[in-house]
Amino acid sequence: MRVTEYDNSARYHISVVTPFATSETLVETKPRPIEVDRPLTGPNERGTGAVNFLRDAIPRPQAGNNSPCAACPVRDLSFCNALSDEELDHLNRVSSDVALTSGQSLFDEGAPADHVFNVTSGAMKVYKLLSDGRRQITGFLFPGDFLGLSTRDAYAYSAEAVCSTELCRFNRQKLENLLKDFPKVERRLLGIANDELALAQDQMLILGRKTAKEKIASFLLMLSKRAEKSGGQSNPIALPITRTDMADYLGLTTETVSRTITQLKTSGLITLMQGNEVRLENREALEEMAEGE
Amino acid sequence: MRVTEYDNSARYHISVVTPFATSETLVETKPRPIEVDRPLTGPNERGTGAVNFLRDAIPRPQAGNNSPCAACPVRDLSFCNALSDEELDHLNRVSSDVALTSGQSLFDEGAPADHVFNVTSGAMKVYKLLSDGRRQITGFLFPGDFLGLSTRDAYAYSAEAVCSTELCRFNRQKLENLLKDFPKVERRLLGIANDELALAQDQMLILGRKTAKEKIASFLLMLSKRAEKSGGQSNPIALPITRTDMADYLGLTTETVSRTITQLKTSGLITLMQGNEVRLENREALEEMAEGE
DNA sequence: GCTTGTCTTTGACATGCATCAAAGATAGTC
DNA sequence: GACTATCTTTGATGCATGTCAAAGACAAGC
Repeated sequence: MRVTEYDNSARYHISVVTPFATSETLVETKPRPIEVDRPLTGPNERGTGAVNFLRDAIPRPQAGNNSPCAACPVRDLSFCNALSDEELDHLNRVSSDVALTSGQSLFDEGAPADHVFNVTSGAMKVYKLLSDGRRQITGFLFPGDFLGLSTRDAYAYSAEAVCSTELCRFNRQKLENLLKDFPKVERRLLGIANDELALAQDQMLILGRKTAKEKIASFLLMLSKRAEKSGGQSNPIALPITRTDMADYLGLTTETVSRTITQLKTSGLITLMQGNEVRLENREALEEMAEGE
Repeated sequence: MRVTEYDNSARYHISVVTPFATSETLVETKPRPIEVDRPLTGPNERGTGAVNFLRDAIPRPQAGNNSPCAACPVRDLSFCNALSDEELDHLNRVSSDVALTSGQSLFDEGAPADHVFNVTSGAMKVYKLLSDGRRQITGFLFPGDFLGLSTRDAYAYSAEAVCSTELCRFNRQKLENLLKDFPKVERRLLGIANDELALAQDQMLILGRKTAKEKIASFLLMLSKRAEKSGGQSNPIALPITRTDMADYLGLTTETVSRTITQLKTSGLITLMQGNEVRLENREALEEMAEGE
């Protein structure tokens, strides 16, 4: 994990935003050096010419300064959008960058919760473990999603990158101090927490009462809706998540996930495509299946 | 459901606080009239002489006025404790009382979310349904717990009384307007939402990855910790919850819940007592069982 | 283009929990 | 105290999903 602290000089914070990493990074299991340091001034060479669908898709107020936050590609998706450009400057002072390769850990359950994070590109998974290794993934996080907030001093779960992922990091103490001056942000965070709570309740229904088929259908639809929400394509959907991770998210085994997906494929509801993409052939039928109708 | 709106005249808001209703109310399935209206002035006759362990157990700043909120028995457990007595007066103006009998519904999933609630006595369950009747209880709520907050305009779940239950009701719109003036409350609500989120994640681990035995052990310990937190006795614990509700909370059937409890009883880990109470005979062993060790 | 490691799929079999059924147990009512 | 309704317990059986095993499929690296 490489971390670059921002000083307060003007520079750009530019990320090549992809909802998921391209397929060749998905099987990456060993750390690979990723350049996250930025030149002190001038445009970032990696950003030039890159297609940034998020920035293209979502209108954003003109950035009034050069702070990395003002140019952040996920600003409109995350809690920071409660702030004006000027106020963002304050936020910027307590933020830094983190880049993770596929499979790399961000923090472990029980570690001191010194930072909170915002996903800017890629995808994260958060999970809890039992002592014998059983794992429950409690959520996948995509660009704009917030991570690490807690009332305790220790993280309540572990977080790991699903693919190459970049995050914006905030010192928790400093951020909390800032919040006192920006109740707008606090209100926004409350909204985010409530949305997450609603998702968690949906997930409980899935885990406790749905069959394998219903679980897989629900999961695919959830990914589709989520991609649409953040400006990506909702069909076909990117599926950078391994069978094992899907299983640990849905309370199943990899074998059952695989068999169930084969069933959906055979019955013509989905098609597995090149590059870990899945096309939903009959969304309505999937919706019905997901709700057990 | 009987509702009494407060006007702003001084009166008392006194509840007989019991963590759970006494056993004779537990099997109550038909509505029974419960007096919730208060006299406009003077002490509430039902409150006189009642033992209120919450008020006894938890120190509270001296109430400076006569608002019902200032005398609320769960004030220190709920979000309202972020406010001074004076500020509570504002809150009081948008609040009213609700009394439910066992099994009575407070609201259904999808209904307009016009109010939020605070449990003052008894216990609630919140749940989601599938179209064929399968049910997932996503949480039990006890005195001091908050209920109904949402970013949507419709409730995301249904809520029903587990036993005779009293709640404090707030008009959502008015409360939200008030929040703008009281960022302290917003911060408190954020903390509450985060705590609930942590609970939801624990529950996902239970639902997705634990065996029936581990689920039951986790549940009993959760009840014990929860009772302790709100000043009740942690052992033996009150268990006003039916096998069916436990099953729908843990993703099991009533039969499996019953068999598993019998197993725990047979192996000497717990004792079922008079009046729906359960004594944990070996908390450490239960903890280990709950964690799958 | 072969090797290697990981991920996915498929098959055979096992089992934890669900389902179906019915007999206690308990509390409320008359 | 008998009647009724609901809740709980127990038994017999079945099935959805887990477990174990091994053969593809795919991508990365040499």
